[in-house]
Amino acid sequence: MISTSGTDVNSSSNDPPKSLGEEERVFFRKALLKWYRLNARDLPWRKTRDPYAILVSEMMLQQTQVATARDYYERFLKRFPTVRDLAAADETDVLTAWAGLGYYRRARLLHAAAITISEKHAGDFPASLDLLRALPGVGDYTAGALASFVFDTPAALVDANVSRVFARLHALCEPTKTSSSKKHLWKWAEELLSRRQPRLYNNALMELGALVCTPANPRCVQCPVISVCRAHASGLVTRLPVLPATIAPVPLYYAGVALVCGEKLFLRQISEGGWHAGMWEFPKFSCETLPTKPPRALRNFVHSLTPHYAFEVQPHDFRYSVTHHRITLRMWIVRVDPESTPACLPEGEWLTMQNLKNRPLPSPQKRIGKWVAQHALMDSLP
DNA sequence: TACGCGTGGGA
DNA sequence: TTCCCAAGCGT
Repeated sequence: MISTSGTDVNSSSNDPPKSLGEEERVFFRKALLKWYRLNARDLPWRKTRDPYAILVSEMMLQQTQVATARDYYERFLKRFPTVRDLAAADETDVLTAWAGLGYYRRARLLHAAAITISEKHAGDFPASLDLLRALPGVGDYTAGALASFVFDTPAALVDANVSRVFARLHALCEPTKTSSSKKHLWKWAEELLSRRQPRLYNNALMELGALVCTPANPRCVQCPVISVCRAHASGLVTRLPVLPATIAPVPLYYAGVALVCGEKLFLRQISEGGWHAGMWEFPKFSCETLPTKPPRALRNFVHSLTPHYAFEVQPHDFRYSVTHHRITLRMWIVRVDPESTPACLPEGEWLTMQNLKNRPLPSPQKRIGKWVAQHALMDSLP
């Protein structure tokens, strides 16, 4: 089911969007940089020129908001202070440090990039745009960000902020994700880039998108470049950028079980190929609809571990999303008799809450862990 | 090329 | 409550 968001911006003239003139460009750079000097946020990755720290921040910030990434950034660098520390780390430890941030492939790619830098570049950060672009997890945006933020070389970049600012600035009346739009956006990014201060300029451009030229309720009154904004001139600001059709969410249901044996909980590692591959979870089973009682597969699973157990009557629901899937996971607590020495399936382990901290758990599973600790491990909490 | 991949904050 | 969408990348 496809639904379109927003009404069409009727560009009856199919003229391609035009670049700013030279005078406008000069003004744009100057006004933007002046605004940034007065309004820049104090962000931890802006205080350093350590290439490795900036790489970590850029990987974390891919599709992730500043407020979310901030704490992870500090913790990650404490855990893996240098590129060699990260290169030498176990993937499980890297994933554990990343757990909760989402898009876990990024963690593996960052790990791979650290190994590449350590082994192929002898620990020295590659300085050319091409070599940066060749690092695992580094695409066009991140290569431009690293080149300009680390080395202050005049490399253009386009991210969601820049796309939005430029779509409005140039009154781009087609979705920013089309290949035609991307071409325009990168061309504009090259044309407008400050060759003198690429680092400051790129930061400023993204900051404008984050603080002023926001997706909803843009603060045009505060905008330093409103005088050259074509969307503002044509009253199109709230209708740009044009968003692509959105995919309707698909509901999914699972029944899960928190097996409690003394102070230990049964968790299993998620198999490769699907969501959260390689991370850990409480066993769960796919259902057609939201189950009102523990489904057979779940009961059989519990019984395969031990015949000495008892279901707690009241389940608890956890809701979360993975891309366009809306998931409801109904969790039952099952107490296992500690005297019965339950089995341990090859893909799972009985873990204490302390053990659990050293395993990578996706966010919903962390929430479940807290819930179980509160409801079923009261006696064993410190 | 279009799609899949997580999560949390704000409206 | 629900929806939107964010410092994208790899395949």
